Amino acid sequence: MSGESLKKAQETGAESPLQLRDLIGYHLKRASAWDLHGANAALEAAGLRTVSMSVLLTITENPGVSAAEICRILRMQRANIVAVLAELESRGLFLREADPGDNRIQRLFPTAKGREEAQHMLSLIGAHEEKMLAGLTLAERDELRRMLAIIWREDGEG
Amino acid sequence: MSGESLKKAQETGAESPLQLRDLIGYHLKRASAWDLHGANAALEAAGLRTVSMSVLLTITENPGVSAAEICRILRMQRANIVAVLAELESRGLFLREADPGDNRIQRLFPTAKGREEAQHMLSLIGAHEEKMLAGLTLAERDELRRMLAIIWREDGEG
DNA sequence: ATTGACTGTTATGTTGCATAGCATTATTTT
DNA sequence: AAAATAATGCTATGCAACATAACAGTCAAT
Repeated sequence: MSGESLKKAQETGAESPLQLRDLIGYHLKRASAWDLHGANAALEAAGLRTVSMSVLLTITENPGVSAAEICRILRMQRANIVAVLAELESRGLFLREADPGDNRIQRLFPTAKGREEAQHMLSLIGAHEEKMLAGLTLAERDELRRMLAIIWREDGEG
Repeated sequence: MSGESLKKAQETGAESPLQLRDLIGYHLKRASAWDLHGANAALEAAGLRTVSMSVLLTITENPGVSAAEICRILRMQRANIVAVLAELESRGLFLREADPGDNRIQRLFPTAKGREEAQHMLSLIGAHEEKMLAGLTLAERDELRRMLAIIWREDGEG
């Protein structure tokens, strides 16, 4: 099996996999691209993309976060969140409030409409994921989520 | 556990996960982005990117493939492989040969240098993946690879 | 009080990914 | 055989994701 061959390769010092298909990164990219296609298609009904959904969810799950904090949480650039927030704000999905103690910071709070929209998007995405993960048991999905989290949280804080 | 809560949610018909962190797609994207960072950094020594490596490996693993076939294998657009092939060709990593029976098709064959470079890149990527996957056992890595393949091969042929 | 750091923001560039169209060659249908 | 259909390699082009540099305003630290 591929596991045995890889193990043997590593033990002998020839640690490089033999084929493209042996690379986890290859499958990660293919699976992620496939997911993003489906996710953005599912969200098309809501008129938003995955990035906007992630930002909105970060606000609803952390009322009062600042834009900079969202960027740290989602690992995105401060410059790139501006347009996303402008879009969400124009739809009335969150409100900006001045921080009482720090005039640089805008605290972001979800509106009722924002919470509704977040729930709506989650249900759309949930349906998409259900289709995408049909070949995996619920236990396997948990395992997969757990392993993926291990991978990217090894980036020096996640 | 999160698996139980998800299972219960599905059984009750409230199939949408509650949090961003529950979405497999979220972790897929984060893990893939993290991998691509590291992979491209590792390949910087070779002066190529992951996309070029995938194309080169497809050639070395399938001598005589055409560009269109590579595009189908790697799920990329014919228009976008042109620059990649031009780069690989300028480095003498493969040769184009006219197809005996079809003048539209160019058959691509790796050169000796191309095979060396492919092996070199595989060892660089292997080292990168070893670091990235340090938190997973070899059995878990096989499991992960298997599950990811299930996900993206469900796209209507892989 | 000055230095340094952080926030939100604009401007800009790069890369990946997707579409449309084209000339050439093959295949299929009539 | 002729005509319609399709595939190949390719150019041009656009959009979206992602990254850098710089800015003014505000705060913190020395």
